[in-house]
Amino acid sequence: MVSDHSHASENEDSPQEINGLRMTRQRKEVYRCLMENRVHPTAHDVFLEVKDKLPQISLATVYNCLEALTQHGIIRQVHFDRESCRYCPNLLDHGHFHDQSTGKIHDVTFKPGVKLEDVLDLPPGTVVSNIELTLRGTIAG
Amino acid sequence: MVSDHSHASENEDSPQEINGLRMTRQRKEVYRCLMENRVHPTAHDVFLEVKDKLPQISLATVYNCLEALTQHGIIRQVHFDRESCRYCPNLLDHGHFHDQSTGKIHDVTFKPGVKLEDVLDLPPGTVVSNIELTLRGTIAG
DNA sequence: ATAAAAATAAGAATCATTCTTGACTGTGAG
DNA sequence: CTCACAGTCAAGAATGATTCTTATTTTTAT
Repeated sequence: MVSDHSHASENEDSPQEINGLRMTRQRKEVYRCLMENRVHPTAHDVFLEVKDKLPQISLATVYNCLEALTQHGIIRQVHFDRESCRYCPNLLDHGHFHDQSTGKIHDVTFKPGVKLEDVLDLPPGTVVSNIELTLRGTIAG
Repeated sequence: MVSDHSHASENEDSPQEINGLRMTRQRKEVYRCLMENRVHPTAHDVFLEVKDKLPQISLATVYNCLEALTQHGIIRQVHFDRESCRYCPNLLDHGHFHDQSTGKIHDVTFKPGVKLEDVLDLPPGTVVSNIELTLRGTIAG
């Protein structure tokens, strides 16, 4: 076992805080799950995976962690109709494409130089704080 | 009372069928509600309004009607996060802007000549069957 | 008119998500 | 070091939109 005499963290290689949010063990694992797999999991998916590391974590805690991470701008929710929310750690401007033959969800970026608001006819004075773009279809193989 | 000797409909001025969907009294009222108000109501909103005309209609029937109309390409669902679905009879390509100060939802069209798929970086072979674009924000007064 | 098919009403069931409550953990003051 | 406080967490109950089930009613075809 490692020594336990330090007043600092148990593990110096992960940050204690991100965007002002204390990174507890649970939040770290939830965030790591999103960062490492990049499969846009649902809360339940995350729950199943994180349980390997933290066997007694509860689904409610996973929801709390995802909510906290979202509120602090660390991750984003992704919605397809009214299916379970999915979560995405990619903070760049992008949309999501759901391939209905594989079930996979892919990030979709804009062509270079394109800003979505440039191609939309918005009333003057409109201030857009949030954009969500979701596509469905298939990829011909 | 009117005569009842006709084999045809009780009222000739509305179509009996749209896109192969039989337009029953309930479906007609639900559709009319969407067409006349254009406020992107939820199923419950529609229910409350249609009850004035058909007092004994049930919420489940409103859901059934909305589902049937959607399946037959007569109306579309609109989603904001995981809030209640809203419904829209505008079939042209467009997105939706939710004005957070008024709560109103506005249709958003593309600038002339722009097709959303043209400005996206999609993998070759991608066939998009459905696009949903939802924005949130405010309109400066 | 009759039988078969489609649509409806009413309420129960489902399922993702949120809420509630009590226990736990880490931190700073003394 | 010990205490008290704030922030977290676990577990299960509660919520709310939507879907399902079943029996009844309406429409269509025979």
